[in-house]
Amino acid sequence: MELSKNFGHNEAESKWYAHWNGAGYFRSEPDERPAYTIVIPPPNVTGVLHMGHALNDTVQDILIRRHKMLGYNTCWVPGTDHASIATEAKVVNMLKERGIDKKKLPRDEFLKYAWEWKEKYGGIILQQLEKLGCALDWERTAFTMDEGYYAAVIRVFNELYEKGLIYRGVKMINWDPKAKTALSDEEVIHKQTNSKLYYVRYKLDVPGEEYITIATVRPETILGDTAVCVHPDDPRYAHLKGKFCFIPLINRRVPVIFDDYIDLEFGTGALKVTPAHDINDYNLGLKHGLPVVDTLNDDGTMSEAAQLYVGMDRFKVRRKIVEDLKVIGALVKEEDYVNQVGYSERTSEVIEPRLSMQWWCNMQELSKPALDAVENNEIEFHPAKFKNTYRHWMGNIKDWCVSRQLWWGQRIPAWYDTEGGLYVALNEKDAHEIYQAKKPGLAAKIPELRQDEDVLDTWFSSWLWPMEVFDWNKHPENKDLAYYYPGNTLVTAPEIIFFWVARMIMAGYEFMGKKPFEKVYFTGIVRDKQGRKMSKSLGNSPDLLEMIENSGADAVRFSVMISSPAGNDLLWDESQLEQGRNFINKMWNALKLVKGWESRCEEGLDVSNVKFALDWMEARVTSVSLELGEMIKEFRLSEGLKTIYSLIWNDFCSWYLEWVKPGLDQPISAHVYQRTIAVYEQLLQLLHPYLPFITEEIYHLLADRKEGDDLIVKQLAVPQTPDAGVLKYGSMLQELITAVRDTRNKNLLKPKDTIKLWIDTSHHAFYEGVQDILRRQVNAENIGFTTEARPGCISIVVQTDKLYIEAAAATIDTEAQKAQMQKDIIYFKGFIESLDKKLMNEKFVANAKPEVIANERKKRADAEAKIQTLEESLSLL
RNA sequence: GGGAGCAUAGCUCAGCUGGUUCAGAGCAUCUGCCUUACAAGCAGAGGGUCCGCGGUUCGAACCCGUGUGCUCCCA
Repeated sequence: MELSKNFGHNEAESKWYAHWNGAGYFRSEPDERPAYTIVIPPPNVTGVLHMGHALNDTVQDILIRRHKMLGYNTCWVPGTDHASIATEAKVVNMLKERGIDKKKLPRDEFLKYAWEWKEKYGGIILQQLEKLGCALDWERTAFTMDEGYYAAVIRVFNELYEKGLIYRGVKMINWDPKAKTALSDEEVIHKQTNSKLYYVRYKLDVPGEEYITIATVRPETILGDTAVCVHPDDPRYAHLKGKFCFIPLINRRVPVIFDDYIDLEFGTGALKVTPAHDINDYNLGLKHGLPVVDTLNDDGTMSEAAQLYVGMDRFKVRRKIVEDLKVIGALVKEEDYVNQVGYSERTSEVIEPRLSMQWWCNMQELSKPALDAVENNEIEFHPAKFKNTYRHWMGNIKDWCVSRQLWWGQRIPAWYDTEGGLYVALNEKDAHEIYQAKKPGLAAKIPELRQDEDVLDTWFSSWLWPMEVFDWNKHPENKDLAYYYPGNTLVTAPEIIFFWVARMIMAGYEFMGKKPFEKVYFTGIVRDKQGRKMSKSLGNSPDLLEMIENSGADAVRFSVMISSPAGNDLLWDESQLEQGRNFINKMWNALKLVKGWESRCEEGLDVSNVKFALDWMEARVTSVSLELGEMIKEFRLSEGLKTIYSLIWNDFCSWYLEWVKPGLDQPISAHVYQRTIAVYEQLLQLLHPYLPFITEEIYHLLADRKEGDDLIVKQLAVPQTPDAGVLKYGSMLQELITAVRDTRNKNLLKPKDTIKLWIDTSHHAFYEGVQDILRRQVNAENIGFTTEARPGCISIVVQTDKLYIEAAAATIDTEAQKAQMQKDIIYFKGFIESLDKKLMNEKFVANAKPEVIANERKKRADAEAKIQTLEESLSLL
């Protein structure tokens, strides 16, 4: 069969993915094998997969495929997240483009559009995972708004409500005026922003013209001020005790209050207090009994309570009020000021702190077992440094605002009667029953109940993901849940450690009584080569699908994995994609070479000349298998890939294949051919989790395979202990070859110029075994042994062997050789001196471990032998 | 303001419980090669006050302190 020049990734990818899927390799059902479970962090149905997903999902796929080959029953559950606020925003936009106003739609109608959106974009995302090669069990595909899932969320709400952990109350929340919903603290991103600090004077209610000056970056909130606060120890304002001042423009009379919360250094030391629009001011207000004037509407425009600028946007008002203050002479000055401003994670809108009636979840009790579990490593964090972050957050946990003023999501299962009575239940029917039992009189007159309009925070559903994907709610005793839960490893980004990871752990202990997973592996963030986070707005994020189309999924996987040190951010660069492509090409060419030998196989040929190569290569594969196993266990996946990369490129292609390669048109021993194929298979097997497509393709091209003999399910052999002696001699052989080649280069020998090589050594047996390999690798026409110097030869020393290179074409520079040897002798003498200093130091001999001392002695002996050899060679020149 | 982490070759990073065969890898660079799979390649080479300073130790890239610079999280 004729092999194409290059690997055709597009064709191979669709072929193998369909084959694996069709053969049921992705499907998992409980059986007697140990389970290895991963639940995918469900991507939002809002968009397309990006580089972050490529990294995250490749890592999971590597773990899944590797464990498949280790005999586990692997189950990787796919799915998507309804992403309440983000999706609703997208749908609202889409409707707007179609000329439809959300406000004019009834709830049901809107949800129909949202579901349409979900079907379309959710589907696209799942296809992208397929393109990447992900070995997901598609029959288990879940969605956080599936009917069963929905019911689970409602049940959880009810249970926590009954326990008193969920309650309704008015508190300061983060308001997103664009999405018109409350957000949790975690959904607010604080960014350094260039602002202005305005100094405004308030007239004091005292005889004469006296003012107090405050500083603010949000002058529009002045209209909601209900006090001015100063520090009790501030001599500047001590005389104002019990006094009042007037809010400019509206002349509201407000008290001057005293509180040691005030920072004397900041601004003028006087703070305007706006209890409705700042959390700290709100607390001050509570303490001092101040009224609350809410000057904002839900869309960020000024409310009636503001008295001025009613209906105008808050940022327009900010500009306008500054002008107006200037006009009345109240603006003292303005200066540039850099401060932290909160933005909505989803809509990028500036957040307004606002008092609002919301539903809350008390986290105190829930957090305890979750904190302990990570603290005592019942759940392992990799890298462990994230335990600190986790501990810090869990230790200072606040109540979670779980309600959102949206439609897309699980609607809060709370119903109200006309008197404001509240009934939390699993469904409307149950709510009615409670209502009737509690207030039979009213229920008889006005039976209607009104359901809460709001939905739950998305994370209030996704925290159930590890259990609910296995149908916990409906069938808590089911076989799947018992078998797959808890999962083995959660792979996610550190960004959502609070949003999601912490809450899943809490939910796991609370509702299942068990942890949701054994380990959490936090991947880094994908950045561009300048270290900037990849984002749509910067335009520095490459199109994943286009990349897969052009370079192949394997190359993409290679590029994200090769530069991804465990737990650190990775700087992704186009050149890594190229490196991956080159590597794939290298393997393809090795395949072409090896397959080219198939027709030249002969039985019964003498293999003594290449036996060493075979033994060595097999020992290398064994040795690397062991290393790789450790690396993957420790999530050092990038290092693992580098290790196999080097094993394939250097050991296999550059050394081994050259060592066993037959001469032009020469036959090859069938035995050598078979063992070479077997070695190549093992290499493919080690690499397969990283690059599934090229490896499966080559595996099938290397030999005819029976049905069901596919690399993806081929079980890894338990590696034996490699032969250390063979490995050592392999390095020795490489060192010899490199030394002779280097000498050839330095003496300007052309690759085609042949040489004769004479060796003065005590390792005869070794040299005899590798003689033929050595001869071919350095283009020598003859290799002989000698015990004395060869006149007219270039002399070099490798370890403690002396080599003489006889080359007709070379001009021999004896002085250069002498200089090199003298340099080496000086180096080793210095080395011995430092060793002696150490060995003669009584404290060293007394304190160091015996094996360390023995090692130092050995180093000394080796160096001495080396010097002796060098000196002998030198004297012979 | 509170906390975490990082600083090793031009770039990205290894370097586990301190012991000069630990100063390493890959990429990039330079030199020579179209050698019977591969120029998307082959062969070879060069390159580093291990951020500065101080300390502990027989011995420090590794431990401690301190300074500087950077990153992230929280408020």
